[in-house]
Amino acid sequence: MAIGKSLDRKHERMASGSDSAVVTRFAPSPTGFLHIGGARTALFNWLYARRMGGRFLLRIEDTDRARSTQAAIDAILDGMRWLGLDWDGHEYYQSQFWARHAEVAHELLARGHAYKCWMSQEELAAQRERAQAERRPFRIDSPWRDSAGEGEGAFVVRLKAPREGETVIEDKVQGRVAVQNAELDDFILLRSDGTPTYMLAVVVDDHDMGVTHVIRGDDHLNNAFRQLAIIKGMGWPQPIYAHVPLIHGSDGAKLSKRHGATGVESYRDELGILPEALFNYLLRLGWGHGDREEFTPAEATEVFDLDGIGKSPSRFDLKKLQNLNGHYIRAADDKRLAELIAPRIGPQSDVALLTEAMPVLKTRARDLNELAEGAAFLFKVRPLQLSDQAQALLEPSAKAVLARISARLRAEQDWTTEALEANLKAYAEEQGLGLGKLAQPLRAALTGQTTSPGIFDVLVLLGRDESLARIDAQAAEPA
RNA sequence: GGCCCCAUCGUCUAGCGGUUAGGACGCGGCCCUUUCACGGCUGAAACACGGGUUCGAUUCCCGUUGGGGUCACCA
Repeated sequence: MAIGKSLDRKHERMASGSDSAVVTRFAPSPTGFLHIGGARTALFNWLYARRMGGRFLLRIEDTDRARSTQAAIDAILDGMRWLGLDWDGHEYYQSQFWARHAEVAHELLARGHAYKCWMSQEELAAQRERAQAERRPFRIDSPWRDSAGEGEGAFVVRLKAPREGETVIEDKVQGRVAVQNAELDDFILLRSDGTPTYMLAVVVDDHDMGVTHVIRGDDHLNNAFRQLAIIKGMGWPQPIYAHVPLIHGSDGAKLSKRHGATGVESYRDELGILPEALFNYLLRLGWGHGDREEFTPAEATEVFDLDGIGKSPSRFDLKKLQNLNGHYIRAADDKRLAELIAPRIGPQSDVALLTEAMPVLKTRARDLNELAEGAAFLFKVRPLQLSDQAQALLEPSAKAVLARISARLRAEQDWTTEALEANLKAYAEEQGLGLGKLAQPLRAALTGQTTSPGIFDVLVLLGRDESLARIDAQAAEPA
């Protein structure tokens, strides 16, 4: 069956000539940072375009100039670059196409698919109230819809939505979805100040940009029917739709600020997530490919398909993201990780030392914060601040052990993990002690903590002088 | 409320009429072990409910329940 499917797809690809190649787009409105849900939408669009050898475009929907900011635009572009989602060509700005939007509205007017409406806000509100009082669904009923006359003053341009029949969308994710046209209302195309609404603008821009596949959140599914009315009115080709279920928070409601971090940049800056981990996590959230959990961008590009997208909303699970992140940290280059955590440690950090320590540090961290915490012992200054547990560990007999170890280590010529291990194991055996009896006090003295990388690694990383000094600081005075 | 969508372990998912219902995260146990991790092994854990269709339903249809989305001169 998998074979049949992939054959079908291959046919689709071959059947589509170069001028019908796939074009997808991501169209965020710059009113905040790159939302995690938006990032996934962008990811799916990017992946699909790359998979099909098509183009992925970026359009900033900045028509709400009151809420749009340059900072938000920068943050969105920044977030996308960080995730590795590169767009083809320059980014488009919706606000630059106002004239074109208005032109289309007038074309619709000329074709009789739209009309000028002079209804006041008050009249509208009254209609709405009446509908509510009679407990019937409200649908605007403008006297201007079929009037040849002209009103006075400002007017809006409304779509003359069809009232009979039904509109059907063959959605790539949702399947066949049908809505009675009677449910559609005469929504506004051009506001009374002549500016276009979102509903008009998306359709015009998508058409003009040659977008073939509209992949977006399913909160737009209802809009698709309205947009189709415009498309039909203009006689334009219909795009293929794929409405992806939204990402929910752990409580099952649409992801919002109260669920914690929703901006991509906070995963990067605050939670210490690697871009490849977020990429992989987002890909697997709502999309599956058999048993497979891990995908590099290149691998994802090979296998991504629209019918791998699930129809039900999925919940964001930070634990799983962190687990994946730990996986990618272990796989990441040591120097890169050292450079990433150096700023988190502070001015005393040392990238060369961090890089050297990274192999033993990175198996112990799920995010960059934990990685930095784990590395902190390297840069502590004497006298070390001991954690309560470390303090408790260093009781008198432990301090006496430290004193003897200090003397023994001082005589060690070969300061390597192998030699140090052989040395201390031999000592433990002589004394009839478990290695733990030596290692734990040593760890406490060396790091100020009860957990750390292997104790011989710590000794080597810290170096002979610093190690001895830290040990002596905690050792009992020689009797 | 109208309209639309959804429903497999707690979570992300595989499954596309016949399976001991698989994997991953998380959780428990064991192993490894100088601590903490990593790694390996292992255990508990799901087809929302009710009707059909069928020799046979997790799978197809209908309904119920539950969840979600959407109903602006925002996008």
